This record gives sequence, C-alpha cells and structure tokens, in this order.
Amino acid sequence: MTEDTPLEGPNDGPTAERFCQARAAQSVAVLEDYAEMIDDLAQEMGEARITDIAARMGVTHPTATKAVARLKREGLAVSRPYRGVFLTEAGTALAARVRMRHRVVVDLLVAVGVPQDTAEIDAEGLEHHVSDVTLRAFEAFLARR
Amino acid sequence: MTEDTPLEGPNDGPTAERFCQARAAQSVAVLEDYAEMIDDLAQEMGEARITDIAARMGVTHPTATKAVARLKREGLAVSRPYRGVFLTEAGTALAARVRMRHRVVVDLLVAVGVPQDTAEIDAEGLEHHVSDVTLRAFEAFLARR
DNA sequence: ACAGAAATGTAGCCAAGGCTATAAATCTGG
DNA sequence: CCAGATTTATAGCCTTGGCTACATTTCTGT
Ligand SMILES: [Mn+2]
Ligand SMILES: [Mn+2]
Ligand SMILES: [Mn+2]
Ligand SMILES: [Mn+2]
Repeated sequence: MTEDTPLEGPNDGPTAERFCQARAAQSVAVLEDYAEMIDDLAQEMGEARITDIAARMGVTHPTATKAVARLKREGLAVSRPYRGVFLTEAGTALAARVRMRHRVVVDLLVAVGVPQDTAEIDAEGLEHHVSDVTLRAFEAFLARR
Repeated sequence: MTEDTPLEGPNDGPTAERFCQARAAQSVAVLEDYAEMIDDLAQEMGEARITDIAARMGVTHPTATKAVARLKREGLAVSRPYRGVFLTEAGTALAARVRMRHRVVVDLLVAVGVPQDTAEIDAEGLEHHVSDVTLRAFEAFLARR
C-alpha cells in the first residue's frame, strides 16, 4: 500500500482494471481524510494535536498516531514527539484538493436532490473515488445547473 | 470487520460519525463486489470458479479463495473443495441489490455529463458509499430527467 | 515547585486483503 | 487409463488500520 507498490494485480481482463483502480483509490483515502482533518484543526486551533485528530476521526489515539506516522513517511506531515502535527507543503496541497473535491461532491449530491445531511455523510466515502474527469463533469453540471 | 464488530469508535463528536460510516461501508465493499461477480459468472458460465473470480477481480487465486472464505463465513456463499462457488439466497439478494445500485450510479454519472467509460470505472468504488436515501434521490433525478 | 491530570508514545494483539511458493486434486488428450 | 496441464488449497509473509494496556512526557492548578 506504499507509494512504490503498484497495486495492479495480474490484470487478466479489462474488467479487472476497474477493481484495481478502486483499490488504489481506497489506499489513499485515509491519507486524504487525515490531511484534510489536520488542516482543519490547524486553522481552527493553530495546530493539530493527536488527541483532537483521533477524536474527530472517531478512532483511538494510537490509531491516529499510526496514521500520522504514515503521513510523515509519505512526506505529507511533520511532527516532533509530544508536539502537534503540521502538514508539509505537499500535505497542505493535498488537503486543499481534498476539501475542494469534498465540497463539489456534496454540492452535486444536493443539486440532484440528496438531503444536505445525507450528502455530507455519503460524500465522506464517495469523495475518494471521484476521478478528475468526473470532478470536472460535476463542476460543469453545477455551473450550468 | 466481521458482522459482530460494531465499527463505531469512541465517537467523541458528531464529525466522527461520518468517518465511522465510511469505514463501515468499506468493510462490506469487498463482499459486495465478490457477490456481484460470482453472480455474473454463474449466469455466464453456469458456475463461478475460483480462477475466473480471481481473474476478473484482478487478484491472485489465494486472495480470491480468502474472499470466498469470508463470503461463506458470512452466509453469502457455499462451496465444496475443488468445486465452484455458489451464492446462497442472501448472497443472491445482495448481488441483485449491488448490481442495481451499480447501474443507477453509472446512469446518474452519465446523466450529469460523465463519459460512459469513466462512469464505469468510478462507479466501481462509488457504489459502496451510496446510501439508500441517496440512491432513491438518484433514481428520482433520473426519472424526472 | 510539584502532584495529579492530560496527552502522547509504544508494545502487542487482531482481522482483512494483498502476495509468493508449494502441495494436492481434478481434468483432459492421446 | 494415465501423464501432463490446469485448477484449487494451504502455508507463510507483508502492510494497513483497528483495538487495549501500559509507560512516559507535558501541562496545570494550587
Ligand atoms: Mn473522506
Ligand atoms: Mn472529506
Ligand atoms: Mn465495486
Ligand atoms: Mn460494481
């Protein structure tokens, strides 16, 4: 699941590619959610503490610590022991992209008639599987709606 | 990740619920894809063989074997050693739901302007995060479109 | 200043979903 | 009918993302 892992299976048919793609999207979903959350906390409270990250993600703090370790390993965040977590430039850029995509997905759901609260809930999972092409289609739809 | 696992974390805030929900959806995504695939193969070739399941899912056969073991454990499939895999009634019902949802998602994406092939790819991941409320909203949108 | 509270780190467990390598069973053509 | 090809099973490894339990550090109020 690291960046050097191809994540492509034997790939026997054209059908398999779809599933490989979906698995690849899933492998970055956690990174995306944590990056966005850390960015949220940085804006709201100046810095993102492990406890706050864990509380908002709905996990225990060791789980949050592991996720942050992965973020650091992938060059998306930095932190010193017993201190807050900070996004790198790459991490901040990722957070911005993720937040934008989240918003567009929610807006599109609402535009086609999904209740706002349901849209927020579903978007949290959906957002990680929306390709750039689809995202642009969503934006275009919202623009001419 | 089994059915008796609550999958709800500490749940400190209302924000956390969204992520718990997304994680829960992800934990059944694999079951859903395999169920649908086995049903496809059953219709096309009379029965679903491990080799064919693996090829279409884009994984190696031991991976497919493990997934089938989980399907069996959850009461969605049955199989005897060195023979094909067959869905139970519950498995068949799940496959039908999943296939319908997949179709609706693709149709909605196309309806808002996503190219057909992109829609197929993205839907493979998106489908598992579309709630019943959202699905009905999609159907209503398609009906009045 | 320091004791207790709170936050963080760390070890170790589990299940899931990938993989490779190897063994065993089944199928098939001659 | 049987040898070789194919299919399936199994063992064992890895990473990820959950968890609990416990150790350590930092913070805070008196
Ligand atoms: Mn998300
Ligand atoms: Mn999000
Ligand atoms: Mn799918
Ligand atoms: Mn599908």
